[in-house]
Amino acid sequence: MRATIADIAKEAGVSKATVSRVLNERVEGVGAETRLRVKAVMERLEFEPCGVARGLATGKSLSVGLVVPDIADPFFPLLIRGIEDALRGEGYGLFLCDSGLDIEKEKESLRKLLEKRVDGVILNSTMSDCDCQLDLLDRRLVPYVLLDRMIEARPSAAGVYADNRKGARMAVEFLLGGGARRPLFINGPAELSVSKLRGAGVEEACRDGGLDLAALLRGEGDYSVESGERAVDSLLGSSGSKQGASRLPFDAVFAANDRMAIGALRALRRRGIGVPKEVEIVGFDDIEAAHLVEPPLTTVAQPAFEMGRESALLLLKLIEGKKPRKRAIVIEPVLVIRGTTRPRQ
Amino acid sequence: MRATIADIAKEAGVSKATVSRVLNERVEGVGAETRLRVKAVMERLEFEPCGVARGLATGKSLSVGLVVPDIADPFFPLLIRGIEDALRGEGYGLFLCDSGLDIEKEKESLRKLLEKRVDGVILNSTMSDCDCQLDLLDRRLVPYVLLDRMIEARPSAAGVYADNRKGARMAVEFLLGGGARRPLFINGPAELSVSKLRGAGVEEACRDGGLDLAALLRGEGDYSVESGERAVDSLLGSSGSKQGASRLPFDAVFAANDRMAIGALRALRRRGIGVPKEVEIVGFDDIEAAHLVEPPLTTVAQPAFEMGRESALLLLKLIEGKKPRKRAIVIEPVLVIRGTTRPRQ
DNA sequence: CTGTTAGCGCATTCAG
DNA sequence: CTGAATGCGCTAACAG
Repeated sequence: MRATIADIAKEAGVSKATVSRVLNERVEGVGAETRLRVKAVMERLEFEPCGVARGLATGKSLSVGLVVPDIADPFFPLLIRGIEDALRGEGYGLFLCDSGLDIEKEKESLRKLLEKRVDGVILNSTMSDCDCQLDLLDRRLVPYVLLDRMIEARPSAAGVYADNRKGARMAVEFLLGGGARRPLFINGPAELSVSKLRGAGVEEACRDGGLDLAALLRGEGDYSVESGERAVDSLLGSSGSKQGASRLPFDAVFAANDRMAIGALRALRRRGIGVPKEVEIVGFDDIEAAHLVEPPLTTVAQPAFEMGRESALLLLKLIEGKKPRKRAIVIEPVLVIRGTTRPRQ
Repeated sequence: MRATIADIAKEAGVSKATVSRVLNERVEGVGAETRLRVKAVMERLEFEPCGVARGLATGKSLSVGLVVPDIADPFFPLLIRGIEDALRGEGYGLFLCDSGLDIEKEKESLRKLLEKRVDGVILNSTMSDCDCQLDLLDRRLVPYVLLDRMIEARPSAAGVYADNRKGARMAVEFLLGGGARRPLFINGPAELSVSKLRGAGVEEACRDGGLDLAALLRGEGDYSVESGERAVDSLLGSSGSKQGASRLPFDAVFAANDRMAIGALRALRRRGIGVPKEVEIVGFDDIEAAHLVEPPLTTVAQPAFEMGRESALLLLKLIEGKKPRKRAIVIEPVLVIRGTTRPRQ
């Protein structure tokens, strides 16, 4: 059987309390020689403290929960690495839940995390226009931080986001700066906060660029490559044939993530439409595949690792009961210019 | 404060034992009317059982640990989805650790999981030629299953693997069948079991194909796109210029994963070498990017979701103390033919 | 500096 | 069918 502090105590001829003290590295309260003896016994008996028992006694589990909509989306793994990076140093463990883009599963995941008594939760919610998920957390007074997507009904919730409005704005400004007059904007699911913010950024850029907003072409996808392809197909007709370039209803595409942008790229190339010659494309995220496609994708890079890391650091502060200076951290995206846009000047 | 079974008991006018019985859905041992009353109180007080306390009392935490080498590698997220899928139904939670390709971090992760008292571990180890990780697990008698990579010193350990030898064989046979005579094999890190098995498969296919093994070109990478690129660059000289096709030292490339295959593809195209016209390429894994590159990558597909799922199901059996029929599950890979190889017949 | 005494929230005998 | 008692492994006052 695994050794317990009782075993250690008996073997070392001290009380459990003393063992507990050396276990927790309490500087005061135990003599140097005793400490050494206890440590030796621990070593010999291969003692390994029981996190469960500690959790029950202290009321903290040293673990946090993370809920993401779809871990297969290449944007998320980097977030996770950032989170892990910040957590590892503090000795926290990470409970991972994938909600599969389903708000019911998301709530179920949160309930499970609550039962596990995680000390806090990082939530990348699949739904921005409902706060029923947060009700669960609030009711239990469990600290949480939103990641990547906000919950509109809770503007004051702690969170870490990219500046989506600005990122979208940068993308479209760049396209207009290259001469585009009829951009197509393929947004993500309308309910998501990121979609609304990116939409706002797009409109801003159009207005500033002197474009008629009513004429702005719009499509919507679900962040998959296929949905990006469909968005273009539905505009050009499903025939694979090329139309005269002058007949194209758009001369540039901005997609709300790289996968859809790549889908658009594929649909265009399938028709023999030149990218970036006839149509320029800009994506969002900067996933690995972005520089692997041909031509490599110009995109608005989100610093995913950093976002994950910041969210974990923020959560740890909340767990410790500190009031962080900023409950909302906004991270600046960066436009990465590659091959789906023409060289400027 | 959160309600405990003591609160429920008092409120319902019963004992804690009775509350515990209804909580655990014990059919016998509690009257229908009492049960209803207790349930009503639980509802009203928003009772939520404490997993930590239950864990301490029962000795099981209803959670399993997973250690992967690098969650940013697109092969792993699908494994995780499979694992989650199998676990969710059984009410288990998943502790995730990323070892960052570092065996020391891997061991540290395992220790952390042991402290958390996970009921079992799924290990995708970063090192096949050492079993020090498993010593940790064995010493504590914690059930575990290896995933994707075996540990050579423990041939009888439970595990779920793709048939790597066969997959590699299929790939090379296909290349030779297309007329290749001077294949280049870019393997992964030499220490990994998967590398050795794939190497064996490659050699088998070469032998059967009447090729001189000594003439087989070999490269080694670390599974990154860049390392695949380097492998080709070092063979062709770092100059970006094209050599005469007849001067190429190889006429086909088989890479041990898709990312390196894509790297090779890039290096080739950068030189203006035709793929698949002058050189054919086959990868391994079938990650999403495989069908996004140009031309789309022919590859040996590993059913990652299924592998993850099977590993979790196997682990659950071990946790329940059952002796599963097969402690090692081998899953068949499938050759997916796309554009980096020429049409056959 | 060290030991004693109580819990933490729940499951599990064993009685009744 | 139900309740009282005990313990899981550890921490945390409180005394010496």
